[in-house]
Amino acid sequence: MKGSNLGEFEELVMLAIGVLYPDAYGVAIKDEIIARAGRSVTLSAVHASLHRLEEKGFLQSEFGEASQKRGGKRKKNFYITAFGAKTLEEVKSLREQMWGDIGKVALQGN
Amino acid sequence: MKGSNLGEFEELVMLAIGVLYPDAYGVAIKDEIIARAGRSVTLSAVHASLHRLEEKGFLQSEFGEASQKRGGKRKKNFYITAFGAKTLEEVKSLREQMWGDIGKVALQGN
DNA sequence: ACATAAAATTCTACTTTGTAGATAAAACAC
DNA sequence: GTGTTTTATCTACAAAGTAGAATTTTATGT
Repeated sequence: MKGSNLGEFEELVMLAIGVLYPDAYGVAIKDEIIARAGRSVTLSAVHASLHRLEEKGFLQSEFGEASQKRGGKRKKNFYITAFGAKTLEEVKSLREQMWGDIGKVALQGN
Repeated sequence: MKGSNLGEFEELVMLAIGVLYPDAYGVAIKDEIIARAGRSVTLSAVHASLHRLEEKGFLQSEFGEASQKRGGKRKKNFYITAFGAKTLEEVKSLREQMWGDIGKVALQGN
């Protein structure tokens, strides 16, 4: 009974899009996540995620103009929808509340 | 090449354990998440997650004492390990940084 | 124009997480 | 013992995460 939830990586992708706005496309998103999270990410992982996020209505996309660079396909730029922003803020708020209710001792495990 | 990452639901479970410390066991965790996130959660979903989190070293567990004049199996109480706490704080910090770099406009999509 | 290289997206296949429902175990009351 | 309550475990499948290969589109050199 789900498909309305935001996976861990999906959330990272959304945040990267927010940071890169309005120039968020596959490669840039991949590089942004690698730089920020310091973890290896493949382009196909990002694209699979982007596709699912768009299907769920969290994102929207449009092809950009042909660039002045060496060659290559047109970039597909992604934007966060109002629904996506709302969802993103909800999970943020939930975590903040929970963190606020966590005592120091709870994190001192061995 | 992974098994060292924290899934979306897994993170929620960890936070709930932090909040409930030192009385975090299956049922209580399930109820805490339902109350906080307002989403339906089954006990088996929580236990599957707990099991995986323990395997990954994020959690530790021990069976509680019996005889609280109650009935039922002994509770299995979960605690966050130092490694788990570190991981939890890392993802928190990463998201905070990204949120800090997101412009207002980026979230005003249609 | 044609061949080649570059930049990007899409496809295919597999692993790990997420989810639900059914089953089993342990403690209590009688 | 039998039955009831509370909890954990098992089985099976769907969704999200991941990697590598293949494909498409655009630009440049000749």
